[in-house]
Amino acid sequence: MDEIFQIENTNFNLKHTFESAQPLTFYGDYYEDKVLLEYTYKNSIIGIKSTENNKLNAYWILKNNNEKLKLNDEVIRRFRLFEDLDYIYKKINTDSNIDIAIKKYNGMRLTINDPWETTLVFIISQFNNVKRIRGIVKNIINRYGEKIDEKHKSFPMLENMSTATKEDLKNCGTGFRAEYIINAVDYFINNVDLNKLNPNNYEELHEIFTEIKGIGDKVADCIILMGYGNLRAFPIDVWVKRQLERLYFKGEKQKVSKLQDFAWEQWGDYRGYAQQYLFHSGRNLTFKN
DNA sequence: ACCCAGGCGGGCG
DNA sequence: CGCCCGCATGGG
Repeated sequence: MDEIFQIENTNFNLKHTFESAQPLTFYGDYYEDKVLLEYTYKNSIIGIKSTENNKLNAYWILKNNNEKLKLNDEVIRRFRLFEDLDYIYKKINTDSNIDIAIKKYNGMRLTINDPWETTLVFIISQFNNVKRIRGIVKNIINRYGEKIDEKHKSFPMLENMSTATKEDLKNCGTGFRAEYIINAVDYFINNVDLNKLNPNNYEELHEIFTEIKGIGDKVADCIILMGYGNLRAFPIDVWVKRQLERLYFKGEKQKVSKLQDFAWEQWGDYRGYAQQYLFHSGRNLTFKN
């Protein structure tokens, strides 16, 4: 708690970011109309909350002394505060539909998360819903994570999960995805070092991830976007698909491949950011949370 | 009861 | 290639 990072002069809306269901391992508590965000980084815990004058403060809830990590470096990277969101908006604000979403969810940030954490979470996400995904992830953290304090466990890294069995994972609620998880753990322990991949090479990343059984185009794109921060990934899930069809194709069904081409033409190299605004606004047409 | 969820692999034509 | 089906599970 001694070190505090004041986030100023930055377009950053904590509530929209948390509710956009993109950092699926974050915890959020509401007070008044604000959100107190809490997340683990390895064996440390970081909190972010609004101050009276509507600024944001980030601080250590618990800092593991073995980590040389600087708080501001972590927060700046995690929420992409190194780039000007208004510049991104200029790049993707190509029509009135996306303009509405940008204005409504102004300050919603994409996050950059640990590659393995992102991989595991989005393997679980397939044929599933946000609420259940969060529950299953929580079970896996409880089962395989390392204890940080009385309330918190770290997100289990590959080594923590090297002996996971199908039965164990099913008990966490993973269902048929259990064998995909086991397969991915094995693959990334023995074949590919997730932390040595080039974040800027979209094609190479997509090829590597889709080679793995249990990871297809959509999950690979989520990993590339939210695990490596590559904005050229445009994950198309049911919400984004519906939203694109509704807003740009008169509600007529389109093939995913055509929607990918459309996104590339419409939003270019920043399409990943546009995707998050479409996803969040699409979901909120139906329900909150 | 029925439908759906941040999809994917496999089988078939 | 494209298309279609089954898949575990819990909430609305």
